[in-house]
Amino acid sequence: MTDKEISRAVIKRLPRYFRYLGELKDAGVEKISSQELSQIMHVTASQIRQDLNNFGGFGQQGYGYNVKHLYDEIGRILGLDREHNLIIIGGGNLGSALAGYGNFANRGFIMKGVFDVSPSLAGQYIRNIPILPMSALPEFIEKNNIDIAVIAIPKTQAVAVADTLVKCGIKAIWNFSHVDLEVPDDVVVESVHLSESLMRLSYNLSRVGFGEEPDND
Amino acid sequence: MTDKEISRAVIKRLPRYFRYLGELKDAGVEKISSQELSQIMHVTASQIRQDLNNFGGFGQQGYGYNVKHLYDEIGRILGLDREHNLIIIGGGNLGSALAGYGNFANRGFIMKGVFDVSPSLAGQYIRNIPILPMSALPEFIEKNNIDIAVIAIPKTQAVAVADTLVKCGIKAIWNFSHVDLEVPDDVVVESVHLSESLMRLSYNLSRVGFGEEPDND
DNA sequence: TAGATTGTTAATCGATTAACAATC
DNA sequence: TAGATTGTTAATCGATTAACAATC
Repeated sequence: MTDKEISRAVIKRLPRYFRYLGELKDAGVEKISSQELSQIMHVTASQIRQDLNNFGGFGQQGYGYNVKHLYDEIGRILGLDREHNLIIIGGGNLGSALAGYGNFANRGFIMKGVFDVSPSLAGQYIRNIPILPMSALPEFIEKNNIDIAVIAIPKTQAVAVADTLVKCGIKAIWNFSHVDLEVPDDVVVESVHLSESLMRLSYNLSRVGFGEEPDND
Repeated sequence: MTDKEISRAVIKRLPRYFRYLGELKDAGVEKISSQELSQIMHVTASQIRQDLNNFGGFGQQGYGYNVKHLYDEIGRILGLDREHNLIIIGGGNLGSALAGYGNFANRGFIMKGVFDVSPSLAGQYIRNIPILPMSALPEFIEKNNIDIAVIAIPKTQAVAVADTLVKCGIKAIWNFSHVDLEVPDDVVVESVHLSESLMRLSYNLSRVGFGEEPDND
């Protein structure tokens, strides 16, 4: 099955559906209509039905959607039905925070190793995760079946490291450095630009109270 | 001046313009045309001109844009022409990482204090930033002219803490917990949902190589 | 069956791109 | 002045919402 082109806007919303459905499931809710879900999530019922129908008919007329089933389906669509092995480049504050964050492991994202340019860190551990020297990178990626590399180093080094990662066969980069990485077509990059997020907050803060609802997200 | 309604899409792009203009400025570039900038940033020149014109005519026909001037103007629009005082709720891995991250201070975002429910942390410091007990929150916000509160605690506590923050007069929340906070109209929330970002990466990773360029960002 | 709610088509709205007159 | 490039209007494209026939 070659999926029809799914719009970026829809994909952006999928994880949020997944989160709400997970909460409903945990709360013991068995079925939900697009109307009910729309009220909880503050979106239109029409959008929910349109979004879900990109991937197939998960609902049933006159009934609604089975929460557990829909949750599982969206999880599958998001690739959460299998485990991903990750490495983190950068053993600083942010790298350590990401390495130690348990929620990722719950969803099948397994942190396998942290790599740092500083030799002084090598040999240490962050919550059972070994810190290794950059020289060990290529072999480690191959041996541990690494899917995703997290870049948590300053932008000055990020571009060169991304090139190295691509050469090592990495197909997905979760980028926390303040630079837009240029990679081949078959490599995926998802960037988290924290300072840009903070600037948007600053913008909205300075505008609020002038009759412009800031459209929180 | 009551600014005309600026679309959310435009605001989202502003920090990225700011980043590129900062780099051009640091590289000593004096002027740039929308055409040149469009090639560097991989967007259309038309979009750049449309976006900038939401805020006024920053360019000059036949010449282009003065880099330094445009950088300053966008900085002003984003509210970066003044300092913001921040507190962080949560002294865990992520809270500590954000507290210790120097780049925010460079842009005028000053971390004033970290608050944690665990009394054992109180009295300690993260890079000169004191860790304080939650009981000290209301007075600290008032005395230190706090603008922005960062929520870096699990979602189970986040909702209650957000309510407390609002009661203390906080007008901007940078939310890292996995929950959508409901706040009054005059309070701004910017959420960084890390696990949703990672799920999008996972989605794109599982789709790549099927002829669908993953539209990196 | 009657009522409810989906899946899906059509209408609307908004955002992006193209085009070009204004002007430096 | 001639050339370049903006500011801005008009055209296109895509995404959201509304409507309703299909169907459980």
